[in-house]
Amino acid sequence: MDRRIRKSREAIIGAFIQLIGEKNFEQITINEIAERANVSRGTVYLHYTDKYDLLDQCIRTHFVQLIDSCLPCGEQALFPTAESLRYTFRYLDDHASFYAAALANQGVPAFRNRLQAVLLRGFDKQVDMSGINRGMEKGILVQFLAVAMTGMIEQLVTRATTYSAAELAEQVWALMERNQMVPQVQPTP
Amino acid sequence: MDRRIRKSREAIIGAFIQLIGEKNFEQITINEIAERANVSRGTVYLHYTDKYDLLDQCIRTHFVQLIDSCLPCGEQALFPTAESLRYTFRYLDDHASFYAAALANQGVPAFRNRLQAVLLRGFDKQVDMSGINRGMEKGILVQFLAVAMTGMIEQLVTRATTYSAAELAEQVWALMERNQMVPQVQPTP
DNA sequence: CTGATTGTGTGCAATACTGAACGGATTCTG
DNA sequence: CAGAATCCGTTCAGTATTGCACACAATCAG
Repeated sequence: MDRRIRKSREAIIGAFIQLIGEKNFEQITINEIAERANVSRGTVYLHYTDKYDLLDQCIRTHFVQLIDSCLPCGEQALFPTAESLRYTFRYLDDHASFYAAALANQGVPAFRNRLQAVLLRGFDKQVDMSGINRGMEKGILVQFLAVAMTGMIEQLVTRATTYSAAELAEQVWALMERNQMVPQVQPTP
Repeated sequence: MDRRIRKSREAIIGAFIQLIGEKNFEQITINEIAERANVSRGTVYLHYTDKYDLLDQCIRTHFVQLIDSCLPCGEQALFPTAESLRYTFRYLDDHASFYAAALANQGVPAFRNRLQAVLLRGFDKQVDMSGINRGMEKGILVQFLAVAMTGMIEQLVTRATTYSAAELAEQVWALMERNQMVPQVQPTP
């Protein structure tokens, strides 16, 4: 891709994320975004039809990154590991400014639901791949986990917890094991 | 000026100053500069004939800034004040990375001399404006001060002293008074 | 209400940037 | 030494960006 396109998009997205962290999405203007990105206003319209499109693409990009962060081990592992979970939480920690702003009360409407939906699809696929229901109603289990995980993420990115990303990852990993979402450790007889 | 030109120049200068701080000027390549600036190699040649021109323009810009920093009080003051001197040292402190790199042993050849020359011209003008020689050979006094000030600047920007920019400014101001380079304070009789 | 201000989305010609190519110089590397 | 690799400085056609213009909508202050 042309270097100019990359630079412009990065600048625009960066400015947008900054602004999201500073004020309500509705009162962000294209002028502000262009100014902050040090880019002509026309350039913004060249890449995005309006600020809703910009928001949408921004969210999509982050969700792709998030999903990607769940299996970074060269595709060799089909299931998350303690290691990959640490990596995911590390990613969330690094991008906390965006996720926190989007999740905030007056942040991006329905963002929490979209995040939850992404997590739900992830868990759903995971259960399908494992093949075993293990005595639980699948829909309930998956819903349960998606909601819980969304909450954990919110705690992390809004700095509402004193636990570090690594500590949180460790705790959540234990919960995943307890809920039989990952290959079980054999209890020593 | 076209926004693209501003952005490109800033990126190139920024990359160049970074590199100056990392390695010998001679072994810096145009490729590196372009890469670091996230700019096409051709763009560098669009603004600078070669790296020597880039260096030259970079030095010129900094010297203009430096001179500018000496009288920031809206041109109302003809002579430096304790306040303006603090401002100047603050400026040097903020741009220490460049000045230190340029002054370094294997930094920019003859940079120290050019800096000294700038300071010399400044002091010379200052003595002329004051109109009074006060019993000193002007050339000697000015030379003396320019050399001394260059040394002070080097101390500051290379972090060779534990004194802060403000402390240094205060001390140097006292020396300026002692050498009758500024309007004298009346000794209380 | 009215005029002023600010934002939106679109269109346009001018232009700065890009990437690729090239020949030639210099420097590694075996 | 020979060949590979890197850098230089230039050219060029294609493209993204710019700044300005416009008409229109929304918001706001008097």
